[in-house]
Amino acid sequence: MIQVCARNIDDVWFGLACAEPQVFATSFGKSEQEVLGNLLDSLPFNVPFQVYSTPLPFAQNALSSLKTIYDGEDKNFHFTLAVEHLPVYTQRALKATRQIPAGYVTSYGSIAKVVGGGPRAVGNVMANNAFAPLVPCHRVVKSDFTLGGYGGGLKVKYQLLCREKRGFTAEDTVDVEGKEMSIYPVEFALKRLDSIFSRKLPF
DNA sequence: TGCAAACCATAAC
DNA sequence: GTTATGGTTTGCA
Repeated sequence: MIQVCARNIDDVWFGLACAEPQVFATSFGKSEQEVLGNLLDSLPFNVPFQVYSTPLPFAQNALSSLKTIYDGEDKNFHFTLAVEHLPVYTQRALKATRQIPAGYVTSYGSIAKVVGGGPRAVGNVMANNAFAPLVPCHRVVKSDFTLGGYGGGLKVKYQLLCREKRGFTAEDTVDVEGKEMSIYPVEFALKRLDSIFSRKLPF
């Protein structure tokens, strides 16, 4: 039985669908309804679930971990994500996305380079990411370092990235299935935005 | 800058 | 099977 629950922390709703020790979906947003809706949309077709008003300890712990990530802190969580029901390509793209450390971003194209397929296919996977912000799809931007899109809204994506500033200055790479994927300081993207909208952001 | 065409996995018909 | 749909990219005027 999958446990579905949501909790408000510092005025943000965080949601989780899990069956200890597996996490089936995560979500966050500004209303409980929005978050629960996202979770239910992400659940595999006909698995039984139950909505809990008071989350069990495992869920409580996972929910506060989401809040930690939301705040831009960089603890290493090792949750087991339930992805078997997803297409293989989707699994690989999500896995690559998980390798992007806080403080860095990469592009849809860079991910495509290591997992195959094309940039738009990667964009599709991000758009359907059932594990935000646990799988940090907010760290994936366009090749010109503008933001691209975000399910929760561009403002949210921008704010998440701002909190993850680490002061890195150089391009780097991470290992994804034996291949090197390029990553870039998040500042590259933030500065790019500043230069385009020297005063006002478009949101 | 702006626009058109190529790109590619999925979901929906 | 086929078509439609993107959180893209690249090239060219």
